[in-house]
Amino acid sequence: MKSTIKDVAKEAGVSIATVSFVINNSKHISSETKNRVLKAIKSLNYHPSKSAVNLVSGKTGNIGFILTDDHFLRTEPFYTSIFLGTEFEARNAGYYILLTSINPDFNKNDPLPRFILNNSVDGIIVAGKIPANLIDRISSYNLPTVYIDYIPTKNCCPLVLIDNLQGGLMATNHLIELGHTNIAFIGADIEHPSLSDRLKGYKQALENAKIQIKNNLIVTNSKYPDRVSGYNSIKSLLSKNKNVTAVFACNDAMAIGVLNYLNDNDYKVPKDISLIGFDDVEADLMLNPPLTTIRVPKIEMGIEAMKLLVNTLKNKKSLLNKILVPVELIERESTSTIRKK
Amino acid sequence: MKSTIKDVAKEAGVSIATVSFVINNSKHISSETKNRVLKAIKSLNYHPSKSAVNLVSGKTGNIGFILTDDHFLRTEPFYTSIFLGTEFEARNAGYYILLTSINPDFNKNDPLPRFILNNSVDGIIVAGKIPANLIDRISSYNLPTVYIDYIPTKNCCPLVLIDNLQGGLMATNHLIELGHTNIAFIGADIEHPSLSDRLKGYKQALENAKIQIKNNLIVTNSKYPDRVSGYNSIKSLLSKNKNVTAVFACNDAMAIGVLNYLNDNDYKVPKDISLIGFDDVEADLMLNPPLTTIRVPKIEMGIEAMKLLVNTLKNKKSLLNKILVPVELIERESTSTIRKK
DNA sequence: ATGAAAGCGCTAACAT
DNA sequence: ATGTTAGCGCTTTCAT
Repeated sequence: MKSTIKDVAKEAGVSIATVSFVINNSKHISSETKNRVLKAIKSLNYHPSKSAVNLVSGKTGNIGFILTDDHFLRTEPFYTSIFLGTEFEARNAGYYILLTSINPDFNKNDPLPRFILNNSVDGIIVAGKIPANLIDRISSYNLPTVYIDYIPTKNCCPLVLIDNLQGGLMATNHLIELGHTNIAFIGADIEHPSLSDRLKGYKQALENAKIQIKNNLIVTNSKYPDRVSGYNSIKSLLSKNKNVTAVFACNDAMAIGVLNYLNDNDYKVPKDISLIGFDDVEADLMLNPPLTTIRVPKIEMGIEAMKLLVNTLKNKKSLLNKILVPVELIERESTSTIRKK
Repeated sequence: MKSTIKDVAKEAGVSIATVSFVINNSKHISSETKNRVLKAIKSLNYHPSKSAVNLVSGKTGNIGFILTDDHFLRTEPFYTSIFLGTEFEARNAGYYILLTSINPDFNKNDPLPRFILNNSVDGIIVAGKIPANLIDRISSYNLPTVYIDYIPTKNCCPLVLIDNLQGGLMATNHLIELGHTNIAFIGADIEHPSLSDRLKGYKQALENAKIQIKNNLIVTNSKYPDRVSGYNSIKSLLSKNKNVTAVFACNDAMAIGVLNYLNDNDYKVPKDISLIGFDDVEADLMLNPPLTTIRVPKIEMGIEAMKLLVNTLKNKKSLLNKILVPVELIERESTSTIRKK
C-alpha cells in the first residue's frame, strides 16, 4: 500500500507538519530530526501525493504542449526533438507535460485543448506555427505561455527563437566562399518568420558580397516546406535557369526533396550543384551525399523554453524574454568549390 | 477566478452533494433540479478540480506512455502515430497521457520513469520493444499495463499486436502472384516478434506456393530495421545474388533504404526489381516510385490499446486480452509482373 | 524547533 | 430526492 505523510510521521516519531517542512525545506528543522524524517521517507519509499499537493497549492503541476498534427507527424524529427528537450527539463523542474496536437486548420468552433478548458495546466508551450485564432483564444485564459520557433502576432509572451537571419547568412556565405554566385533559394510558407528570416539572411549575404539578387533564383510559392515541395520547386527552377551552381534550401526537408530531384535527373551533387539545408535533422547523414546544413539545437530549445516557463511560473511575473539560440554550420559532402564548366 | 462546486451549489440553490451527484450521475436527481445545476455549471463555466477528484478517488487520471528514444525520434512516424491514437482515445475517456521516452540501453541502475516512482499514473502503455529489465521492474508496481507491438517475455498483460504473419503472407503472395520466384527478404532485429513473424509469413507463402526457401535470399543481420541497414543489406545481397527479381523488406524504413540503393545503382523499380515494404508510413507516397506496402492501422492501434487499458482500469481485473489488428495490401508502383530477361 | 488544526475541492456514506 | 458531513493527503498559520 502507498504510504502517506502520516506513515512517515509515525515512523519518524514527529508530526506531519514537521515532515512537510523537511520535504519542502520551508522551515528550519534540527538536523537530527531532519535525518530521522529523511530515513523514514526512504524506508517507506514515500512519495508525496501529487493530487494532494496540487489541491492545496492550487497548482496542477502540469505544462501543456501544443503543436499541430503535421508538425508532430512530420518525417523530420524537428518538433519532436524540441518536445523531448522540454520533457528533459520538466523532469528537473518536477512538472509533467501534457502533449496535444491540433488540426493546423483549427477554426473558431473547434474546442480548445482540454487541458486548458479543464484547468489542468499551469502554463503552456507552443511549438511552431499555430493558427492566429487559436492564439487569441488561448491568451484569454491568461496562462503563462512560451512560444518556440514562432512569433505570435500579438507580442505577449516569452519567445525561444532560432537565429535564422544569422543562419541564412552563414549558409549563403559558405556557398559564396566556395566560389558560387548563381545561388538559388528554395523556400516555402514565407509568412513563417523563421523561413522569411532565412531568406533575409540569404539576400543580405549576397548584398554583402556584391552579388546581384535575382528573383528568378528564389522560389517560395509552396505552402509547406516539405520534401515534395522541395522536389517540385527545384524542378521548376531548373527548367528556367540552367546556370545555377548552388542551392540553399530553407530547411532540410526541402533540401532532401531537392536532392532527390537532382539525383533522379543526373545532376551530380556537389560536382554540378552544391546544396545546403537548414535544421540538421537526423536524416541528413543517411543521404547520398550527406547534407551540409545549418544545425539548430533542437533539444536545447526545448530546455530553454521550459526553463523560461518555470521561471515565469515561479516569479508570477511574465518576463518578456526572447531567447535567440545560435546555429552552426555543419559541413558535410553536399557542397564544394565551383567547377568551371 | 475559477469557480468551485460551492459556487455552483449556491448558484443553483442546492447542496454541493447534489451538484456532485448530477456531475457523476451517481444518484437519481429530479430532472428539474438537475437542469438548474447544469445551467449553473454552464453559466459559471465550472470544471471540477482534477486534483480534488483525484485526491478523493485515489486515482491520478493519468496514463503513462513509454517508448524508447529512437522509436520516438525515428524518421518514420510509426510510434508517434500510435501515440496520437492513444491521445485521441484518452480524450474520450477523460485521461491525460504522460509521455516519456527511455534510453534503449536502459540498465538496472537507470531510474524508472518518474510517473511510476511518483505514483502519478493509473496505468501504463508501452509501445514497441523495451529492455527486459525495464519490463521486470515496471511489473513489480502492479500497474495495469498494455503492450503495443511487442510481446514481453512474461505473459502478463493485454497486448495490441499487428497481424504480422498475415501481412508477411500477403506481401509475399502479392509478389508470387506477379510471377516472382526469386524473392528476397530484407529484415533486421529478428528477435523482435513483429519482424520474425513477417519472416515467418514470407516463408509460409513460399512453401504454400512450392517455391524453395533459399537462405541466401534472406538477410536479417542488422541490428535496427532502418534506412541505412536496408541500404547495406540489399547491397550485400545483390553482390552475391544477381537473379533477384523481387524484395520484401520487413518495414518501410528498410524498404526506403533498399530503394535508395537500387536507384543509386541503376536498377529500375519495378522493372528490374519489384519492392514491397511494411507499415505504410507517410514517406511511402513521396518516393520514386511510390512504395507498395502492407498498411498497419497505427492510429487505430493506439485507440484499441487505450480502450483496453481503460476497460482494465474500470473492471479492476486485468483481462488477458490480445488484439490482433488486421493489415491491408496497398498496391502502389514499386511492384509489377516479372519480365523475362 | 516542533505540533495542532484549519482548509484546499471534492465524493460518498449517512441522515432526513 | 436532497442535505450534512467526514475525510482523501497535504500545506501553512498559529501556538507552544
